[in-house]
Amino acid sequence: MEKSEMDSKPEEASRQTRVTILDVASAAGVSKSTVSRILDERLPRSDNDTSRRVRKIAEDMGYVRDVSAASLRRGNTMTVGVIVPRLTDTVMAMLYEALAKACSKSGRFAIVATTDDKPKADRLAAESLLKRGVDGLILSTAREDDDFPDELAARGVPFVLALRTDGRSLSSVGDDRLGGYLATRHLLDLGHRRIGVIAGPSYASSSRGRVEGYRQALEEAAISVRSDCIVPSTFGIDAGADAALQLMRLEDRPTAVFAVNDNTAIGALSSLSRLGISVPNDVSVVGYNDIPIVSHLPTPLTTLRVPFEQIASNALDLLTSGAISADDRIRISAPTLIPRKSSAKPSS
Amino acid sequence: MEKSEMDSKPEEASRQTRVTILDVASAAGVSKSTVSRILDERLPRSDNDTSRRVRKIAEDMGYVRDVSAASLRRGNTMTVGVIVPRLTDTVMAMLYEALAKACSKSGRFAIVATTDDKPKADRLAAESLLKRGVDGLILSTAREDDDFPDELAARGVPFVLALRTDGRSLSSVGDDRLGGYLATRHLLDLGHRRIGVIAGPSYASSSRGRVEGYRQALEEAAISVRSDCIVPSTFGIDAGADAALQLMRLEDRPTAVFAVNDNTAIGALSSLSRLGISVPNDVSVVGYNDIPIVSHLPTPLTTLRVPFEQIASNALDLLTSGAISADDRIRISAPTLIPRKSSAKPSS
DNA sequence: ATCGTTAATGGGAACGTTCCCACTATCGTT
DNA sequence: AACGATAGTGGGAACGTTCCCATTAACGAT
Repeated sequence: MEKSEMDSKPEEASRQTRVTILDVASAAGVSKSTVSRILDERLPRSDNDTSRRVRKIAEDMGYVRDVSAASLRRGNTMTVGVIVPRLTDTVMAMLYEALAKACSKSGRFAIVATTDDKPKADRLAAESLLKRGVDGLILSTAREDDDFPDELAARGVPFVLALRTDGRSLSSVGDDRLGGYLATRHLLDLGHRRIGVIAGPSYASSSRGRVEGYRQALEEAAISVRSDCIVPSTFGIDAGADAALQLMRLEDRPTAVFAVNDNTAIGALSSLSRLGISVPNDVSVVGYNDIPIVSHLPTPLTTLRVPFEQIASNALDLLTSGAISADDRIRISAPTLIPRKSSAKPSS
Repeated sequence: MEKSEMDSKPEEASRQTRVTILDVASAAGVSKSTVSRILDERLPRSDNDTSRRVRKIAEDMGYVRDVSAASLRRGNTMTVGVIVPRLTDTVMAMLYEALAKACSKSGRFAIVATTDDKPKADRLAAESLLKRGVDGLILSTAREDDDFPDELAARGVPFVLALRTDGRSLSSVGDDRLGGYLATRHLLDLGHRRIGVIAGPSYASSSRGRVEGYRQALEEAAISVRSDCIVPSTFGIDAGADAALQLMRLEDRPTAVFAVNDNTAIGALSSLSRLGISVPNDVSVVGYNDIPIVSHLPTPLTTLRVPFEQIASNALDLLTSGAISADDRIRISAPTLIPRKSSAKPSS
């Protein structure tokens, strides 16, 4: 995008030269230093006579700070890079929107790059964001076996993990264990005794935590955990559909299914419907994340609502200020169970 | 985010000073000008002896161009601002991902801001992006009655409308009329004669176009257009559910429903299911956009696939190079009908 | 009246890059 | 052999801002 090409609109070719801090200074009869100080949003806002006047004049002249120049001099860009697998995954879109909102509260801007869930693509995404001069990274792509966070730490790049953690790096996550517990407990309280899990991938701390919560709830209820009731999957709809099929093929098939996320729950609903199994009459289903669509399904989905705003603001806070103490390195936000039509008492 | 705070990680406090073009120059024994030219990605890549050597040295030293400095000097940031209502709308996420991909092909970066669909929020979003120094804007928030595009044009801000157009500004859109025609024609060919439309909002050119295509197909088939079969709505799931209820309450109720987008189609499916109306046995449904989820619904949805990649690259091309001719100001990309289980012959 | 303290101001250097310009070397042409 | 054209090189200015530092003004305390 050549400047010459982009500026060569026929209409309004007048505004060739931007208004700089020097223009404001000379118009106000003060020095550029004074204007710079007055307009510096980081300093406490002074209410001098001159301050007000200069601000007014800058406003009237249509002055806007050149971020490139400011960044060059200040040494930071007030920009945070966010890496997510994909934005078409509504969960990730929700996380990003929450991060963007939290950033704007502190005068920063969140820019995003996607990895398409390819294992090594997070490195490329990080590289492109760092080239863009971001001050720090927020990653939602952490994998169990991956040492990318360590590489980043070794390079001195500030970063925080979100939604998923590696257990070591600064992280802001949901309480997946609690969520899994609440989901399972909800089904147990309804009277279910055989509960299947669509377990998600083992490389993600989120799905592992949710399954742990499931185990805990069962053990607490003195129900033995059947390993054939725990079906691994991805986070995708297809995998959820497959896993549900597998669960329904079991002898003593489950009367309820806890899916590790809403996508797999949607897949499960699809499979159950195709099998002629009614939800919730024959089988109850619980999802996770409360993405907007699930409350509008033919059978509205019982699910866990994740406090993305809180997770986002914690992530940003950790990025900026770091951990207060050793056990503050991983901040955990509690989810809420949202009971809807997809879960009910077992029919028997 | 103070630099001092972000850099004050205990680990690896060594890399205090970044490697600049001067370091590379002195290491290679050439001048900074030479290095600058050799590393300038816009110039044709020279294959001199020195070029190769300098590139190697830069690589080895871990040199990365400071974008702030480059932007300051070059006068552009190689950054494109994208404004969408929200990213949790999968359609918008798909558009953004396509734009981001197209940007990266030309060495640019797409940064996004959302409006939450509030009428005037696009101005705020644009302002925040322009403050961030974007070279141009891509808007998917155009409304019939809105004069924001004109304001931008008056200010000399380069911009292109995507997915929706105002009919005047540079735009890259799908062929909504054709899409509406194909959807309706598909239902007609199956034998349907009473076809309802969930028409979307009238302020969006996309939904208006799709309804026009619907009318055209009916007229072509010599079927009179019943105004009670055209139910306005928003783009949301709820509105689709309501509209479907309204259609099903009609005397001579439709045997098929064309929804202006997949969201409203999903809402319609939900309502129909709740009414005990079977899809496609009793009523056929066609959506629009082919968002990933709809192929995985219990009844996979017949819908129109929109070529987002093409729309994105056209938008970027228009932004960069402008229109070639007067009738090139609005570029139109054709959608494709994807027949699935939700549409079939009428039962009668 | 003098002094030290605080607050506000302006001049100039710096951030890292690109671009203009002048200069040299090389080459093919007359 | 002389010439102009072409390609590559380096020095310095410029982009717009922030920050350091020196200077001045204001003020209360001695």
